[in-house]
Amino acid sequence: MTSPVRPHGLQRVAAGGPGPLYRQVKRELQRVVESGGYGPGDNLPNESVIAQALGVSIGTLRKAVDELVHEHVLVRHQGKGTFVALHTDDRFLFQFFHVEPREEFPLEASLREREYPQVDCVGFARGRADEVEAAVLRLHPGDPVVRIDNRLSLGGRAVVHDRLVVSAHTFKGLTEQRFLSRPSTIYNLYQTDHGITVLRARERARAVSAGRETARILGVAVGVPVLEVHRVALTFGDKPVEYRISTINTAAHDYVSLLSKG
Amino acid sequence: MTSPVRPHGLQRVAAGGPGPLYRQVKRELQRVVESGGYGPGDNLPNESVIAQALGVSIGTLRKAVDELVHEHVLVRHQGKGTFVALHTDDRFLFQFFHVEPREEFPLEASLREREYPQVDCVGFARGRADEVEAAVLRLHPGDPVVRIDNRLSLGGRAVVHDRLVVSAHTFKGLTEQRFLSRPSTIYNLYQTDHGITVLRARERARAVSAGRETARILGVAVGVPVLEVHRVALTFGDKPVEYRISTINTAAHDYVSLLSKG
DNA sequence: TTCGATTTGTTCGTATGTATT
DNA sequence: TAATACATACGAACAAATCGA
Repeated sequence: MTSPVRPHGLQRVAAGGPGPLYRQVKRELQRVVESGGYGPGDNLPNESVIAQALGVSIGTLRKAVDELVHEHVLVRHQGKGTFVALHTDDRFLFQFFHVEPREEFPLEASLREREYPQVDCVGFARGRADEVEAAVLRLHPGDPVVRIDNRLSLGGRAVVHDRLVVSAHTFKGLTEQRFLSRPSTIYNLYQTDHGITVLRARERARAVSAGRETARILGVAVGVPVLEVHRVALTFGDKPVEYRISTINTAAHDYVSLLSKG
Repeated sequence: MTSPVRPHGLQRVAAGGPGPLYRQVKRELQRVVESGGYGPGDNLPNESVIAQALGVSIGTLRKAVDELVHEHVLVRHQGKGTFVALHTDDRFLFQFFHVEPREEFPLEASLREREYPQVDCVGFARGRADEVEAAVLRLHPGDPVVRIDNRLSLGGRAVVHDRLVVSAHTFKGLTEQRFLSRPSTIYNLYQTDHGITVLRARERARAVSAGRETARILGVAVGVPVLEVHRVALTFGDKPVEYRISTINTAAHDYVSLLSKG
């Protein structure tokens, strides 16, 4: 008669808590994932075990998991189990990369094969956050940051200049060597090496004239109109983890997005 | 012993159809809405009536409705009923309008109060589709179209020049008078006057130099970098219904988007 | 290859809670 | 207050996918 062990710190949810029961279950699951009880790629216990550990019915648990699957926090595979999402598949590779060659007829954009960009690191430096960077990343001015400059090429031509800024504290151990030898995408590196899962991003775009630095990196003339995209990548709780300024040569490429579902 | 009337042509779904039962239910509901059996704003029969008419359990019906709610095709209100979505609320007013004043610290974008743009129609003309317009709207070159030019102002300053192109056939009866006297948004006019519900939009953005026409309308110098956004608005089945080219003066405003959930 | 155990996916039904009219 | 309609919660039974013996 041993009382069953609660897998990885799953806490039984109270009946009279705030909001519907399935929301509490969702929060509890999210808490366990965020706190590292289960990391990216881990297989969660099966549904009946979780439901029992939390003291809810399996239907209630499923409703909570449904929402987390929708938010890409969890992934379910019939016959295999439920897993903490790993952002390595193609769907995620391009989730935050939306530059495509220009087309004569702008409709069939999503039908074409998307090209993988070639990424060349052209700068890796440690420094201290300025006012804007600190505000964006919720740091204090002067806090240590890492700044990384990348040139992205499509079809052999430089199209994008990325300037990444991250907190050196959050990304402890991030070296140029580690960065250059990453096996997959940058966001995947964040996840595997630093336990940071990027769930969403907020962007602001504007048209500007290319400055000298940009002109040099992208191989365009100074003053040419280029697209500047300021992106803040967010993890759980909308916590900002990366500030990225992308400068895009839109002479032959477009910045693409699909709007839907509020 | 009268056999119960099937509300507005709801067809009983077959048991052995393709895919899960709730998908068939979803398709059937979508069919009825698209075919006009229930128009925007209409109250559907209650869940048990629909479930019975379709010959499925109420849980299966709810799962189908869940997805349609998520896609903004239907809206549920506890205690009131389930309705065909009307795109009049604030959430939709701005769903496809993403220009905001520039901020010093780009993080807290979504927290601020969003401003309603002032829309001035500066052109309304009938014509014939060119090759690009025809390809985008899935028409034939030469088919009749309506082209509308609008100037959008924020804080009293012209910020956006919109060029809209729609099929004159799809939007039969669209006159300058009707367009100018619309009570709400343009997409709401499409819905109420022409039964067209815009569900999604596809966009491509690029930086260009302002031409004479743009410079005149936006009050900027010729050659200034401006943001050009090509948008295709889509209805059911990803059918294109509007082609819009927005030219945005990003000197003091940004084009904003939030990326997430694949 | 086959079979069985495991795990999620689907469908059903019922009871109760909550918002609206 | 009563009736109506959606929301939540529970649980059972079977289907389908996966994996290893």
